[in-house]
Amino acid sequence: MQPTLHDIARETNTSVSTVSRVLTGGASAARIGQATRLRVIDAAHRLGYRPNLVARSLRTRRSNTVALLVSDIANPWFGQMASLIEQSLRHHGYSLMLCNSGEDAQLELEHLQLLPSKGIDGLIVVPVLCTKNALTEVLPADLPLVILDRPIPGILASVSSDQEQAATILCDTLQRVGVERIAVVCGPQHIVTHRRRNELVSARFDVIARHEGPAQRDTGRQAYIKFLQIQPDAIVCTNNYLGQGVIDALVEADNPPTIGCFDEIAMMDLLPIPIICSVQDVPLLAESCVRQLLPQLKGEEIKAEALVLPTRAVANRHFQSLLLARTQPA
Amino acid sequence: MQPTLHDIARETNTSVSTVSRVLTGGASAARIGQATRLRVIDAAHRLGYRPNLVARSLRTRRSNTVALLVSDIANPWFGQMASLIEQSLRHHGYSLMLCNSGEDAQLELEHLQLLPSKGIDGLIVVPVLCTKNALTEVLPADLPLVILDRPIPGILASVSSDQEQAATILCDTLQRVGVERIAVVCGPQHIVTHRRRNELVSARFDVIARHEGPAQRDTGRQAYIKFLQIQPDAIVCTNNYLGQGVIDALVEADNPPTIGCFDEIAMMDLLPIPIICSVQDVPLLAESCVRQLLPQLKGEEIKAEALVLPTRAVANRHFQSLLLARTQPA
DNA sequence: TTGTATGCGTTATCAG
DNA sequence: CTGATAACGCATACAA
Repeated sequence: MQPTLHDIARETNTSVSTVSRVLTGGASAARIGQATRLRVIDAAHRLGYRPNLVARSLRTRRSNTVALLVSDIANPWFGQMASLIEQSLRHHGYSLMLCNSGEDAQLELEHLQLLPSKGIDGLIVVPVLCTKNALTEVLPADLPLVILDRPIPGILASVSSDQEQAATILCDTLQRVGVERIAVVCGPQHIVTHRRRNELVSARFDVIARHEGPAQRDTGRQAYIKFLQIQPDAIVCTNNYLGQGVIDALVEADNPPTIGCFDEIAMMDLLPIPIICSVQDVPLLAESCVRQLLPQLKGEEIKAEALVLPTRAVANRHFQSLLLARTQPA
Repeated sequence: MQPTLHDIARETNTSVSTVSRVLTGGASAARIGQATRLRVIDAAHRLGYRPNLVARSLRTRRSNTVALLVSDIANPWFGQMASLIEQSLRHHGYSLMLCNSGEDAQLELEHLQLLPSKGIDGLIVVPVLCTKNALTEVLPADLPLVILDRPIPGILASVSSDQEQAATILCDTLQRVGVERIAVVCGPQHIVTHRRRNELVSARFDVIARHEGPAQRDTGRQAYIKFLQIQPDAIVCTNNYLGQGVIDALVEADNPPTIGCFDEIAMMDLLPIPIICSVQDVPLLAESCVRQLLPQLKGEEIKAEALVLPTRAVANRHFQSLLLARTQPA
């Protein structure tokens, strides 16, 4: 059984409050006699005292913990994001509680219902399905909240990338190499990023085929098989996971299409196909996210503006040579 | 302010204990008058009551939460693992609290110190540096614990892959294509998987160069640059992240080496270099992990055997044609 | 400078 | 069947 303040008090012939004051070590710790203080500290050390954070949290209504609810922790993009957010929060004295909704709306709801009663100080969420109403209904109004990656109309504290700009640079670059007819593989349309990317790209090209499914590698694989007959100039994927799936299935192709993808494709320079990605600035997203949350945690009623960050286009070698061949026709 | 049992009691002209009994809805709920029960349930619904899990946890000493402390959540391998463990635990009525040590021993220690006092029921940890002594010192003896991926001598509840077998199939396959002189890029030697893989591979081949560093992509990149002059037959990487880094840097190579890698390399069939991987069964690891934890959570004193699972070799197309050329010399 | 008393929201024990 | 009452471990207002 873990020792409590009570044990230390008994051990040192003091009272619980004295021990508490010494050990929480704030302003009140200074007002404690040097002798007793040392005695308490020593005893705490000897007994291996660790404050019961549950009790403390119940009493103070603070836990120095913020939860991050991501939509799919198996997706490396969110893994990187989580890692960066955790680091940033830690430097500000908060620890992160990472949760996963697995792109499942039902599960997301359960998490949103449960998390506030777990005594978190704040919440960052990558929403799957929830609207502003759903959120405000299930979440305490005073819970510090930041929406990440998938902005929700009416919620100001949010950080995301500029999908319009992302699609524009992606499409522009694709057009520069002569792409006209494309196939699109996209994630679920109820997710704003997938829907928006799909819409924006569809407005720019002649979409001769489309495949929609869960934002998993397998969806990409299936899509490619479906596209096999059609011979599109390019396949555009609404996220990295789908892109990976398409490329995975591409092995047999003798005349592989160009790949346009939102977010990064790993090792793409070595892949023998033209790839152009519109990549988000993950570290900046993470940092901005924390920056939006902190003032809320401190109770400052700063009206956070919904933050929308630019993306940049990254082409692999094969795509670059395509570009070169276009701009400098022999 | 969230409504409490007290509020509902007042609203329904009952007592806190009655409300509690109704709402926890176990055996004691049955022994409550139908009338008052409905009244209570209705009021709870109306007021939007949510049990305060912190208070409950303090009182019952149970939280139905287990923590998973991974060494690097940015590594997709752990992301997938975390996702699977979360699913499995959820089906058994537990929710997962995911934490990250970022391969940092100091941070790991802090987590290990803090987590138990956060009221978790159990802990799964991918250890970075901690020994059995370090663990037993900082963790309550009665905390259900499972070691994942990196077994610690003396701790029985652990699940990992058979490094010896993994190295054997990797080396065997490499030798079948005539590899003799290799370069090794490995993660920190204080991590048992990296150390062991390095040792085992080194015992089988003539290692003409070695590069050690953090298990990050960048280490792989740097390693390749360092190896540029030496022209090894193959480069062996002690995990997927390092492998990705090496491949990333491989672009300029006119005569690229074979890659041998522990864990999976995404999209490897399309990569124009021979790759052979020794991949672990992640779903099985995850499930086994939970299976080791559950009896501990239920207080059953089942002596868990340290579980060691086999891996399998997966070669990409290029590697397969190398094999073919060897076995069927024209 | 220190101790006493109270309460955070729940559950559990014990009466009635 | 139901209601007081006492913890769980900690922090703090109030006394001393």
